[in-house]
Amino acid sequence: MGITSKDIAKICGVSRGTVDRALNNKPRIKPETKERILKTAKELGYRPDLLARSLVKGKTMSLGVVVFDVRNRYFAQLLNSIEITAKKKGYFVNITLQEKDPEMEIKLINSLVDRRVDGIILCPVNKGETFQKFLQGLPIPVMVVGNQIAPGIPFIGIDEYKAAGDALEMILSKGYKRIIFVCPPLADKEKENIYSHEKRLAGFLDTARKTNDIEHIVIDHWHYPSEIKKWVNKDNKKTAFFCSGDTFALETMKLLKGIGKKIPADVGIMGFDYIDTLKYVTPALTTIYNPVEEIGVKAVENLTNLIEGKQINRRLLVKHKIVAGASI
Amino acid sequence: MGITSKDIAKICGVSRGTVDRALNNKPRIKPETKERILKTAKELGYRPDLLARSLVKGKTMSLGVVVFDVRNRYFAQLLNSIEITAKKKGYFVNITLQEKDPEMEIKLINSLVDRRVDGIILCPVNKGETFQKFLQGLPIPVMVVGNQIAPGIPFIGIDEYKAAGDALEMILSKGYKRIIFVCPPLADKEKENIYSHEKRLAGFLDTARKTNDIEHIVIDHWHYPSEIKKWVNKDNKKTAFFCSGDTFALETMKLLKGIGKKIPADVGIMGFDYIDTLKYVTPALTTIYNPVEEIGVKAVENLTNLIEGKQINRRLLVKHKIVAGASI
DNA sequence: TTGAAAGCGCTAACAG
DNA sequence: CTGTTAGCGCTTTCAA
Repeated sequence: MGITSKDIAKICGVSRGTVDRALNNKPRIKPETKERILKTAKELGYRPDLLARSLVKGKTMSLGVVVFDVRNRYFAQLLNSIEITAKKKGYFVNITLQEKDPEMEIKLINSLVDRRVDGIILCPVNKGETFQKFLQGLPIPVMVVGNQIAPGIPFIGIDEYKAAGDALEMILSKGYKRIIFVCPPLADKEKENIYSHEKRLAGFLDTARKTNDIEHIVIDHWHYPSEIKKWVNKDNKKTAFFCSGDTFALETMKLLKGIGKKIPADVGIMGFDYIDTLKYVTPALTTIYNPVEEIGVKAVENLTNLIEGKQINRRLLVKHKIVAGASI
Repeated sequence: MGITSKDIAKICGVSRGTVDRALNNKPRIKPETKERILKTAKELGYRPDLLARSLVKGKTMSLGVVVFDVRNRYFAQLLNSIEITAKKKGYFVNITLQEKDPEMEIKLINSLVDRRVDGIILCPVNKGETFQKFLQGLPIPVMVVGNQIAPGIPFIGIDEYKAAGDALEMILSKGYKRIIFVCPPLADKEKENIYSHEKRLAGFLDTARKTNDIEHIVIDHWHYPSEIKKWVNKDNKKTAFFCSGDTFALETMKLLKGIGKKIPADVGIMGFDYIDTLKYVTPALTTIYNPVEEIGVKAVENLTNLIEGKQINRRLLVKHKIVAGASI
């Protein structure tokens, strides 16, 4: 196809070893020879074949990423942050989408390994011991983001439990007497890894239970709209919906507005994640900032450290914070 | 590192050629030998090194994609569609982000070529003859999406000119007398490829000019919010803002709501693209459906056809349509 | 039906 | 300073 180092060697009348020294700034080469080689390389438009280089080096300088879906705002922001950080460190990023299909996830990871990426960043949909063993058996390091798999596997995320607790306390401080935790992903508990939502639930429940005089309800299925309507029309108790994800909060808001409810006068809504879609929504949603950019940066840093054989903290928590809107 | 075909050959007491025949379903091998080889391969957890295979085959079965930014809804949807289609055809997708930096774009394309992707899907920020020559000089095919570069380069997109004209006609049919075309990207005309916006502008202008009794204005800079305010407070002429992108329309809507205007009673707004953020916005934005999923699918199909040496239509237009909302 | 040898394009090790 | 040789893991070709 293109020009190879062999061609350059022939044209310059030197060996391929010398060409390599010139092209890769290696010592033990006469300046004039080097210059001559670089010149002809440039003239011919030589470009090294990274595939061949990787084969001999045993490193591709690329990272694999496996996420659910790029249409999800959270992942979009995460990927952007990963790309930028990886680029800075000289790594290429290979993004793949598993669409919440556990088998697909395994396939993708295997494909990435076969393509010899140096490490993988994973937002897993799989869980359990088999999957853990699978990951640990891989010949390259894996960095898990969001849904923890097992203590041994390098993980980065926020303290979901505490974040949910903080959120609830904030809601309670506004005088709400009935708090409904809207968490449809709980319905997929059996077949998916929903670690983060489970932790949020636990944080919600533990905080709710130690508070007097409040009613707390959990909605754990995907036909939540009908249930929301039921609760909101039941009586005059001051009610708030705490949604385990901004998307659910936006759906809830849309629904409540649709049936003529004023927010927050009639009913409160709180979200989780602070996705950037919120920018165009009124009233502004009160939510929890999930520092996704920081997570992306740290995920790449940790992963490259692992690749280089360094030790890292196997469970890194980054700080969340409450974003005050006008919906609670 | 891992198990290689050599190891298997040694263990099974055969040559590497035979192992290859077994592993890749090639003929001229005794069934028993084949079975024995496959069995040990499985036991040892053999996985072929795709790098090595690509090196000898001269094909990587992967596609490069270069877009502005994955946080942009339009690209997010496009990428999803590309990933899914490519996967179906057995191709891997390498997504990279250029962040509207022309030099970065060139670098990324070169990197992808060096990594020997078989073809590239490109939403270009560069333009002009030099860039065209650069693309045509690449050793692999390129499929351009959105911003056309030159007639010779394979392109796919909608008929932006006609879409803008259709939109304006629809707006006029509602009795608006002053139409303001909001197109901030025009400000970057010199340094970026904004082909699609220029075509939209042309479609807008040509349609506006052949209509009597209406006033038409173009806003072609990024400090458009202040100008929007000015126009809307000027007099009582029935005014509509036609925004060359839903994001601008959402910003405009936010701004107008912020100063107490009712939409569409006081002022009309129309967007372009039908990004999925619109789902949560009230009133629903009237806009133009840019069939991004279809574009993704066709882009991959065309590119793989080019890779396989087939002929394709070098300028493929897909159909847009007007999405009726409640903002006009 | 199988083996042996060559080669993809590059880097690394050792000799000169 | 430079050349030679070997080899990364795979596929392909030709010969047996």
